[in-house]
Amino acid sequence: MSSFDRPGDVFLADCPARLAVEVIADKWAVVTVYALGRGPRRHGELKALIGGISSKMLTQTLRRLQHHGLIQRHAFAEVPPRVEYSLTALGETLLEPVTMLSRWAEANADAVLEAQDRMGIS
Amino acid sequence: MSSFDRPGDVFLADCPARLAVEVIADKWAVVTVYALGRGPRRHGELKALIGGISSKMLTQTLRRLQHHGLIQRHAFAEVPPRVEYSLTALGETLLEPVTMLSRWAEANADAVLEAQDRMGIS
DNA sequence: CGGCATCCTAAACGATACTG
DNA sequence: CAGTATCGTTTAGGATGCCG
Repeated sequence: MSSFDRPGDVFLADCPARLAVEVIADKWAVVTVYALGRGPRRHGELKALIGGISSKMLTQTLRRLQHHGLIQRHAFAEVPPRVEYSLTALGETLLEPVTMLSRWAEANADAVLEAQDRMGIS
Repeated sequence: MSSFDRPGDVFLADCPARLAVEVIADKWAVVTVYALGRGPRRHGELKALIGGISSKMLTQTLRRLQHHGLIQRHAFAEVPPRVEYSLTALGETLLEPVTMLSRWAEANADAVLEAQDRMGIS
């Protein structure tokens, strides 16, 4: 089914792709996947790395990503406890488009900012 | 500044790219940009095309995208009134990563669904 | 037809405190 | 350290109705 360049609908209407959109249309989910792109990270590391996210949101995001099969949780039976998160094979595939997005963001952040104060602020 | 492959931070912390993330980390914004990818569309057309979105949300999303410089609004002085929306040059550049995302979604939607009922539902 | 205004409900999110 | 639980505030978002 490669109908994604015809006037039909992909990611529009109720196709299964729409569900996957819900995965990535989440600020923290995207950054988290991106942050895990360079290897396994612990809860605290992610929190520091991402910046601005609360423990609660991070855990919630991690659970959701795990639930979607994008990341793995690995808890070590140690004292003090250590828990590491890493991308699954599926999660790795998401890394590509997300990286493209980050490149876009990097390249066009100033253009967006410029557009913003050309319009809105008044 | 192409530091996006070093352990530093892109899209992490408070870099300008983070702002651009806010643009795309919006369910309706992404689909709307995608829907406008094939050419100018009217409010009603978009509403029907996207499916599941309310008039209010659509207008709100369009305003936000316009405010970010991604789309243009063109109102014709006719009766009954006609308003068309189209991507700006900046908006067109976003189309690429968004299309990649849609391809990913298409390709991996079932994998996500599978992961979901392998875990969560119990 | 496009879209703003209003109301109202549900969900997101942050802060804090507490457990293994 | 990792995580849960609870609370309170903010925001998202649907429904309806009115105006250009």
